[in-house]
Amino acid sequence: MLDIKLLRANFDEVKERLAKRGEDLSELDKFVGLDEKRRELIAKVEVLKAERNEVSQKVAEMKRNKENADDTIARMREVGDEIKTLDEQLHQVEEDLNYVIMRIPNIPHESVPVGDSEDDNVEVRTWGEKPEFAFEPKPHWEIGTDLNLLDFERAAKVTGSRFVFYRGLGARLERALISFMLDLHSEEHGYEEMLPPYLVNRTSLTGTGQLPKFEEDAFLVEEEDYFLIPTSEVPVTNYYRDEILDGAQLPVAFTAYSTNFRSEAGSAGRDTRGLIRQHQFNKVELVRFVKPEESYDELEKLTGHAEKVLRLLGLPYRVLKMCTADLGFTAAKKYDLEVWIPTQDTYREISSCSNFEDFQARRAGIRFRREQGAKPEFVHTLNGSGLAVGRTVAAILENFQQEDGSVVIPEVLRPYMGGKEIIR
RNA sequence: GGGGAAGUACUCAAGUGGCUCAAGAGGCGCCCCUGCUAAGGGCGUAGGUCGCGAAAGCGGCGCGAGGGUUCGAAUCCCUCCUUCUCCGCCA
Repeated sequence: MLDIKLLRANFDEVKERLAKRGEDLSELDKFVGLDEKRRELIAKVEVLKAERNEVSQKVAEMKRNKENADDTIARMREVGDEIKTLDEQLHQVEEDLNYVIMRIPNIPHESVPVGDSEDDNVEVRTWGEKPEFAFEPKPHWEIGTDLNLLDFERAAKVTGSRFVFYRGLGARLERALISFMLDLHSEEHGYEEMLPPYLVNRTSLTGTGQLPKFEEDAFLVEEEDYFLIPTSEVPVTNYYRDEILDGAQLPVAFTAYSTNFRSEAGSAGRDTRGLIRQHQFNKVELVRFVKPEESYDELEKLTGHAEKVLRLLGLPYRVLKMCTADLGFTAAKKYDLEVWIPTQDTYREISSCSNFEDFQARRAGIRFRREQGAKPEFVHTLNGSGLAVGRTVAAILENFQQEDGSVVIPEVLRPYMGGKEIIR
């Protein structure tokens, strides 16, 4: 959510910056009229309410003095009716205004490249050596199935498409990665580990920006009106919803493992095989609450923390700076980490690291005081995957496969795999 | 799932329709007193948000949330949420 005062004062400039995203902004034009109407109604109704407060005191006094207040009461009855009418109009206008502002995306940061599509994302750096195979490498779903690590067929029977069973060392590998990532971030990078709820309410999803625009992307438990989390960003960021933090505590950093659930509405036919696009997947997330002036340094730091995982695993990757068209609804700036997937001869997204500035904080009411008694300010929130675990498994299977069909386990994972060096 | 009880400011807490547009206490802040400490005394303490305003300031809202009744609601009514508790079920 944008600052309504900023929008009011610099409407044309904000609109121009939003236009770089290439999204439909037709709703935005309603803002000016609704905002004016709202303030007009407030001014009117507040005068009447002030009168009502004052006269009510007078009536109380008259009653105490046993005077007759019938005329005054009759007059105030009319004022009361008028207040009621105006309040109803005001509520309607505020609802309309809210509809508009909750659907306006974040303003791209000035350092974000302007672009029309994902083709305009900018490669910032690459790391690692792509593997050279003296044989025909197999896609990860074949390796996983051949080595009895993954079972897609039975998952389709038990649940449906885009689900998977992990078995044996496959399950162990997933668990090893989760532990490795959590340990790295909590012990080396200074994050506090958190294990959040996997179901959240509507207010939380609105706070982080998934609602109201993207309801069809999430799974809903209708009876309770709870949603399965699409990422632990949602519960972890909303942890401090409607709170005022002590500025001395900032930055606050959490790392959270969770299973994530996505309906993948609109991606039918894409990545239908393998671990890349499942309805249910594991992810270790990084979330930071920071002071506004530090958030862009913090974004670089956080991105580095996610990269560190790939470097320690020895997986080749690149970092992309996302262009205005590919930022997503909530981010002001975003880096994607993409890991090398040999059989697709391309890099695939394995992490997104974003600075939301105060966009989420404003929606979720997350503020801080610089010092005791200071006026509350919105924090800046950031998050990034550190990393998507299923995709990491896919990358490990493909990049470290051997001619005999076995897979070499990255050294850093071996302590988590009972000392095993190879999966065969 | 069923029955009870409760949600008031940083904390505790009084308050059953109008001098409560929230008493009191603790805590916190400032000050006084005391050589220091302890103890004591005085003053302050609703934060936040919205509107108008260049500002000073003025006004609206606020007792879990949202509605309703009323000239007037912390107080009465309805719906919902949360916590505690008893019963039932349960890993």
